[in-house]
Amino acid sequence: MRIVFMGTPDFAVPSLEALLTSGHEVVGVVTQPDRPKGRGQEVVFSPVKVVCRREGIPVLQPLKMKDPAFLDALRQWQPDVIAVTAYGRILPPAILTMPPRGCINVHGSLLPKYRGAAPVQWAIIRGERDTGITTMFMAEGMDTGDMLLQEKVEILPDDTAGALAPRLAEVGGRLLVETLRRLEAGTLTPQPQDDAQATMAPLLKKEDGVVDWTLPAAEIANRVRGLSPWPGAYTYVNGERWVLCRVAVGQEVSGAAPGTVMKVTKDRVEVGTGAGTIQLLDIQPSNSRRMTMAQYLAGHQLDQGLKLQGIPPAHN
RNA sequence: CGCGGGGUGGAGCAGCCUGGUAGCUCGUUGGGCUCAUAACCCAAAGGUCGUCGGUUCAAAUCCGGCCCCCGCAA
Repeated sequence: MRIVFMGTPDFAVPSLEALLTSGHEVVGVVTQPDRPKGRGQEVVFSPVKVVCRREGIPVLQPLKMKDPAFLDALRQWQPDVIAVTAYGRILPPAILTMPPRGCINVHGSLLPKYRGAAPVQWAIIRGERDTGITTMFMAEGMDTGDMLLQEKVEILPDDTAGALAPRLAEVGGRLLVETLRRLEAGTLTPQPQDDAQATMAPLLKKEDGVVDWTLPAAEIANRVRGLSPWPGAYTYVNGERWVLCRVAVGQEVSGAAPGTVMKVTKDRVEVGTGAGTIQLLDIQPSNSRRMTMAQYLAGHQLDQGLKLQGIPPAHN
C-alpha cells in the first residue's frame, strides 16, 4: 500500500522505521515544523525528520493543518492509508477522509483509558501496573476512534516515563505493521470504545510537576516517575528549585509535617509526606546537573527540619 | 543577538567583590582500632584553577575574545 506517515518525536520513530521495513511504500512523511529550540534559539529537526533525511523520504511540515497548499500536496501523494504516531496536532476532517482506507493511529495506552497527549506519563502517575498500545481508526474526537489491535505492556515498579516510552514505541511499530497487514487482508474487526470507561491523559504542563507533599508518599513517587525526565517533578528548597529525578518510598511512618526534612545522613535525605516518607535519591538543583544525594551533600549543608515547598517562597 | 547561572585534584563545593602560601566534605591508596562494619582514628597520593590574550612586580582572583555545561523562557 501507499502510506503517508505522520509523526514527530522519538516515540514516533520506531513506527516509521517499522513501516520502512514492512514492504509498504512510504510515499511521504508529515512532521512538525522546525522550530527554534533550547537556549541559543537553535533550530532543531524533529526526530522523525532526521530519519526522513537519512532515508531520502519527502517531508511536509505545515504550519497549519488546513493550509490548502499542504492539503493539495498531501493529496498528490495519493496515500491508501495515513498512519499517525504522536504527530502532535489534531487532524481536520479533510485529512481524516482523504485516504480510501482510512487514517490509523498508534496510541500509547489501552484505550479507552488515557485518551490524550500524555498517556504514558499519566499511566505511571496514576500508579497503573500495566498499560499498552492501541491502534485505531481515527475519528474527530480526541482518541475516540474504533479500536483495531491492542497489546499490553507491563509497567515495572521503577519505570519512568523516559524508560517506558521506548518500549511502548517499539510495540507500537510492530502493532502498526500488523494492523496494516490485517487491514489489507480484511481481517480486522473495528471495535467501538466504551466511552463510559474512558479517562483522559491531558498534555502535561510545567505546573503538573509541582510536588504536593501532603499526598501519600507512594503517590508522590509515582508522580516523580511519571514526570521523569520531562517536565520533571520539582519542589523548592531554600528558595532554589530542585527537580526530583529519583526518589524512593521510605518505610517509616511520617511523624513529621509534610515537606519537612526528617533525617539527613551521608547519602540520603528523608522527607515527611501526608502518609509515609520519601527518600530523595537523585536530584537536579537549578543551574546544576543531575546528581546523587550523596554528591550534593558532599558540597552543601542541609539541615533537619528544613521545609520543602511546592511554590517559590519569594515573589509576594 | 531571548533572560540568567556555571566551568577550581576522581565527585560535589568554598575561595574571586577587598590580586600575593590551593581550602572544605566525600572518594581513592596505605596504616591503625574493632568480633565486625558503609563506623571511627592517622597518613599519603592527586589540581596547566575551561581556553587564548591583556593589565600588573605578582592573576583562580581584575579586563576582553573563544569553547563547553546548566536553569528559565519558548
